[in-house]
Amino acid sequence: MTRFNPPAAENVIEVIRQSLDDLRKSERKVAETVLDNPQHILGATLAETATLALVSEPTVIRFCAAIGCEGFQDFKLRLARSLALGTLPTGSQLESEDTTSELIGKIFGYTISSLDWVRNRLDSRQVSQAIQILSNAQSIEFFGLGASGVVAIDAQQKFPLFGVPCGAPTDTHQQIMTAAMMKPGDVAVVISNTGLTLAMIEVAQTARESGAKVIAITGSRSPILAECDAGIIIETLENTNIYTPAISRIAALVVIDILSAAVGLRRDAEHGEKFANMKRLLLGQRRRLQNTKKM
Amino acid sequence: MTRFNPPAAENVIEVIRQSLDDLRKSERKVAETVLDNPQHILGATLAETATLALVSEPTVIRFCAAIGCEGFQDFKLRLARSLALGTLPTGSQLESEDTTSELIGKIFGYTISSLDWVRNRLDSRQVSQAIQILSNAQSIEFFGLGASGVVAIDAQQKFPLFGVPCGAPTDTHQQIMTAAMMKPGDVAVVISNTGLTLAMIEVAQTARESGAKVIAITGSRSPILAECDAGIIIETLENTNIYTPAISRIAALVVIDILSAAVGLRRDAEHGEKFANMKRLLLGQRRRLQNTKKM
DNA sequence: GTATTTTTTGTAGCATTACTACATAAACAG
DNA sequence: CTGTTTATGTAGTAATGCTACAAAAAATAC
Repeated sequence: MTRFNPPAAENVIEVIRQSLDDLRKSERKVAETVLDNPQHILGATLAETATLALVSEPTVIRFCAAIGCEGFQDFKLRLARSLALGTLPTGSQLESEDTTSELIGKIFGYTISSLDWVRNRLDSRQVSQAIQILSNAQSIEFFGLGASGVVAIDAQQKFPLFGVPCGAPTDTHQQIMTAAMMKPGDVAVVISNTGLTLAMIEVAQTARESGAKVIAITGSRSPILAECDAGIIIETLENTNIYTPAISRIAALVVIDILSAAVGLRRDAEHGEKFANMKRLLLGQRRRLQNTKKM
Repeated sequence: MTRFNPPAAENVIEVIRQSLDDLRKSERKVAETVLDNPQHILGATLAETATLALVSEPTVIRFCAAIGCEGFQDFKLRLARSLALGTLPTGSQLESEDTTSELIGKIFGYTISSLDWVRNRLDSRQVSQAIQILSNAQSIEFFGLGASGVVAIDAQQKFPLFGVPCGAPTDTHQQIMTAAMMKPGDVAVVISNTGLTLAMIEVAQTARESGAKVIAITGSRSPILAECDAGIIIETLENTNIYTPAISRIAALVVIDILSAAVGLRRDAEHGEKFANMKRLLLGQRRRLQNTKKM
């Protein structure tokens, strides 16, 4: 049999969506039925699913095999796992009568689901490109305002650990000045969720004119990308509720974690000893503090 | 039948842990078998599970009913959902040979799992207490250094949206001065992951002596709690790998989201119109920007 | 355009599986 | 120690998921 390669990745729903074209006609009917209401399929049996998709039972089983599952049971288990993360719309609306426990559950749940959503939509090529540029940077400047400014400061605290001097000027004046003073070999990371903020677009342009490479971290395919050598788009689903926390800054922090970890791993060979050393120093200090406490 | 109330909450594993005492002897054997290796039970059948737990099949079914599941199948589905979040140890170790996609998957996965872990360990009473205090605050000051400083700045940007004037001094000098100038009715939120940092303990003491209420956000049952009126403990599991991103700051941000949302909801009645207004203004500004771009 | 092969889908039957009614064993109260 | 209640296991049943085989549809060759 010369069928396509079964994916068998973690998120079944994503897998189904991607392999939709490679499926046979009847199998696709099953796929569409599943995507239409995955929650309902979870409670359904093989026979019920077949009836719903207007196909025979073996077709459903073949569908399961085609998307890399062992059988219908295995498929349902994987589906349950996917749905555990991807059930954002249900009950994430905050109500003023909510108890604290409910609030905790909802906001954590919403954050977790949203991060999963972002993960599935993050373009690894864009990230690779950014890593490539950052790995060769002599120094890095992070730019952001408001919530994005917080992300910039966080990044500025992380990257020096991996041997790259960093800055994160906070006000627009400092930012433009810093951007203007950059040199070839430097890298500017411009963070703007909207990607529309004029001040940030100007910073990107200025840094580029100074000879620095520019990386954008933004929330959509926005104008700022035109001024950059690499762009990471963090797609988040916005909730209309005013109290719903902005997920974008948390997602951006995770992306910063990814970038810094990748750059760190790349520089490992050169700087490995330094890390280990620093780690040892940190540990030593903590132990000393603890001992002091115990006495 | 006068059995205890079936919980039927979202995370089965937590439910099992909690109802361990209410279970019959044989049922507890099943519970322990499941907790011992939940991953393995997922792939097992009812008969296999019974054999593993050294009980009969109906006992396993009764166990499922006792923890609020419809049957064994339903139980497995719920288990799959729980495990989707709680599988942190597997493969989260970063390797220098990892591709970018793998890196993205691992770090997002690790972050998501960790947030779930934190959620399950967060004490809602502590959070309620903090909300109570914050709701009555005339003004709020957030204190933190390093990564916790980033959280403080983030909080300082969120809370004013709900009608409370805020500050977040960044260096130790400013911090002590601000703390010393606080008055009764003010609230100081001291953020310190270790809870050992001397500068932060001093800030807490100073603020309290000035008559302000003090809330601590910290990573463990640490000394700083002694100086506070309320303490939120954010328990995170630390990974030894040096490149593993610090989850604590992200968890702290989510807690800030919860606090600000709760305070916002509480103040809703008074300030509701203001929010709606601000939201409208923001939207208007964005639209104008987009239109400008399109022309 | 027909015949032949290949691919796709459905039918019927089988082995397992989850579940239930009943019986036995254990724990408890008087 | 006896009667009652509770807990656990045995045996049987209905239904579920799966497989071997056959029919139908599509593709290819002539």
